[in-house]
Amino acid sequence: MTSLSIGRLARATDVKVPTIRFYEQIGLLPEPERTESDRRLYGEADVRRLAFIKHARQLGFAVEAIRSLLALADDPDRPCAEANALAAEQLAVVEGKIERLQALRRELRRMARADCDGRAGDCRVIEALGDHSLCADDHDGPTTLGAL
Amino acid sequence: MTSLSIGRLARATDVKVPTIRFYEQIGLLPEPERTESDRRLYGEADVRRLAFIKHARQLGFAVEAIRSLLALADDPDRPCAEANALAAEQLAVVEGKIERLQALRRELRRMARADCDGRAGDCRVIEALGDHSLCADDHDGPTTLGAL
DNA sequence: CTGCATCCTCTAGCCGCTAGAGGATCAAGC
DNA sequence: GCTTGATCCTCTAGCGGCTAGAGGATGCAG
Repeated sequence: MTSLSIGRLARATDVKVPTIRFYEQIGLLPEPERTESDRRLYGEADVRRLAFIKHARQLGFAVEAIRSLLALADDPDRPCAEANALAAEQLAVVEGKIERLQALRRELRRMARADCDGRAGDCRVIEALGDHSLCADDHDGPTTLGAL
Repeated sequence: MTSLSIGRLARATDVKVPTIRFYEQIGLLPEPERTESDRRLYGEADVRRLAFIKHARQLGFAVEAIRSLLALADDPDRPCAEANALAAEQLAVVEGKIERLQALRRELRRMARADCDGRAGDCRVIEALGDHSLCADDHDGPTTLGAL
């Protein structure tokens, strides 16, 4: 049976070593076996589980949602309605983000189009930022715009 | 001359009180005057400055970018090329996010379309998460997908 | 046996806030 | 004048989802 060091698992899944340890810490990954010198040893199941986690994270699922999805995947007899609901919810979240970002894009394009090359005092960009009433779109909603 | 308490400023700009104090702490807002009993007192200029900050945050500008934009707004004789550059950069960031989110949406829609109603073991959603090779799109890139 | 890669644990930092403790002060009603 | 409740103050800690670094123990190749 194959067994991997944390570094090999990291390379196999393209997930960084500290991130793997972090996932273990928050309980997404089980505590692995250890060598005599306390090094973590992983198997095929861990590779699959970590790939699952990575994929779900790429799709924007929150850790708590992934926890639920993993619980479902671990217990194939449970009804999967919850998984569908989580996927639908995540889809709604993503669609909401897209809409908001498109409104921002319109606004930024308007600002960029009025590209000025003079002094900051006449700058359209700064003017537009200072006066929200110049905005065509309503890009309100949550102020939190994290990294993609 | 009008002067506002922090609470009134918060209501006037729709920015929460602790957030205003936070902006002061990180130097986006200047330290305001104080009453004898140490309460902050704001004026019209603060309302404008905070509205500027809020608007820029809504557009997704990072605090450091806002710092630069404020410096430009404060000194209208400086050339505004930097402001245009910041706006263009932010536009590129937003467009990148939109593209990535659209890829995620495609994938999530595919998952949601195959909506199953049986056991988790047969669930398309879970299967799709477990096997990235089922994905049509390449939604790779940065794993960090923050809140909108 | 040297030297470097990898591993371990632990703590602290990132961003942009948000929440709460524990206390002072203000404004309005009686 | 007194009480009550809203608002204010400072300070510290927490959120999510990692990431970075200290300081040390192993492992493996030449």
